[in-house]
Amino acid sequence: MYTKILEHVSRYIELSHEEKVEFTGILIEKKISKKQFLIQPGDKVVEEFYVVKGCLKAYYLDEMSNKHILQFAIEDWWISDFEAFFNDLPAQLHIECLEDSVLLGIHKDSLDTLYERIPQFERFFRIKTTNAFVSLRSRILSSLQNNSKKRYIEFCEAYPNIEQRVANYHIANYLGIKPESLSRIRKELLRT
Amino acid sequence: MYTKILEHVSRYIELSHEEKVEFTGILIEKKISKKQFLIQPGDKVVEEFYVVKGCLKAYYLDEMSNKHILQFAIEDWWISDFEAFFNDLPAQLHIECLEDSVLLGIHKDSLDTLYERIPQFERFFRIKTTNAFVSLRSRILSSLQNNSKKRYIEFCEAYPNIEQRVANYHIANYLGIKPESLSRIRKELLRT
DNA sequence: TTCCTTTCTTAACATACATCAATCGCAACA
DNA sequence: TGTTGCGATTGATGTATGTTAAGAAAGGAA
Repeated sequence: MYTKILEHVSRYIELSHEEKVEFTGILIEKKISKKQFLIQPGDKVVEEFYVVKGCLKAYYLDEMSNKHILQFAIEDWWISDFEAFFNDLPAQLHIECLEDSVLLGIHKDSLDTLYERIPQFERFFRIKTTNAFVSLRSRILSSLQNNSKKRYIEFCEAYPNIEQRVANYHIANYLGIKPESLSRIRKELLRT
Repeated sequence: MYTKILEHVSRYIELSHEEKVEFTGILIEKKISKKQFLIQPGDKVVEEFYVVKGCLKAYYLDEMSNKHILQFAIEDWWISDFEAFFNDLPAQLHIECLEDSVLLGIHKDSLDTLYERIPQFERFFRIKTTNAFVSLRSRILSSLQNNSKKRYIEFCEAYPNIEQRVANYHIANYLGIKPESLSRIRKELLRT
């Protein structure tokens, strides 16, 4: 159960056996099935989640009920409503399971204690946040720089696995275009 | 010289007098005049900068020489090519002064030492990075959700000072539209 | 001030994407 | 087996933004 997350953490910091035990001790296993919600708007967000298995999407629903996908998460990714989590605000996002999933949650309070007891984890989460920051930045750059076709190609290259696993209208959503437009783009790409 | 940055840091962590002295000891003052570049593509990025005074823009130039502004920075903001800085990569961004500016730089090595000696700074920079992350996230959300007119209004509300200080074509750039389109939007807003 | 450069605005036309509506393909299942 | 429902596709049309080009306005330098 904990093998994957320990490998994941060990990619960034070195931990003794005791520290690993302490770390895994605070993790909360969560199984959640397809179409269920992990988080809904208004929820108090006290956990962030590591994906052991499965696939989820985080999206925002605007006043017109248009869905805007901010993030997909598959194995080895982290997901939460980070804004709500970090700033103690009520959730704004829906986080929904696209496949039956197994997650490991860390409670905000446990995390604060963890930082006190094993300061290396400050570093670990700083690095994770930095990486997330960088990938958001390249997403903005891509949206400023590329048309939809290029962004779709980029998406397929960056997330080849997700592309097989989620419906096209989810991808369209993530790219900020309509499913009809994505369909036309895909058609055009087939011809070439 | 150091008053502003110490106030800034103290908003997030508490420091003793000695720690403040140690911190300010590693800061490198940098004066740079309008139209000068702080960073250019290919540069080794070993510093991040706190803006004491002035105004800068960070942008990416694509193959077609189109400029894409990722960030403005005015007083009390941090700026660098963070991707390059954090991951030891050559710079991809241009960072250019829009007004004569005074900056305080922190060298990457000094920062690592600082983390060892005053672990609170791990926390400080984690929080800063988190905030930056959240603001990028809302920028993506805004680009998925809003048309250009709404995003321009949002921009004006979020950065009323910057709006007075930088040229419209910079703002158009940041919003991902052409100056002509921004001009149309501004005209339309005047009528209402 | 006057000149010159930069920035902003306007207009005509082109293009990408959205919208709306119909249809198709396919899997779930009674 | 046929029916149902969801997602994908297609076509016709509308709208926002891009493109190109010209001129107006603003700001700086001599």
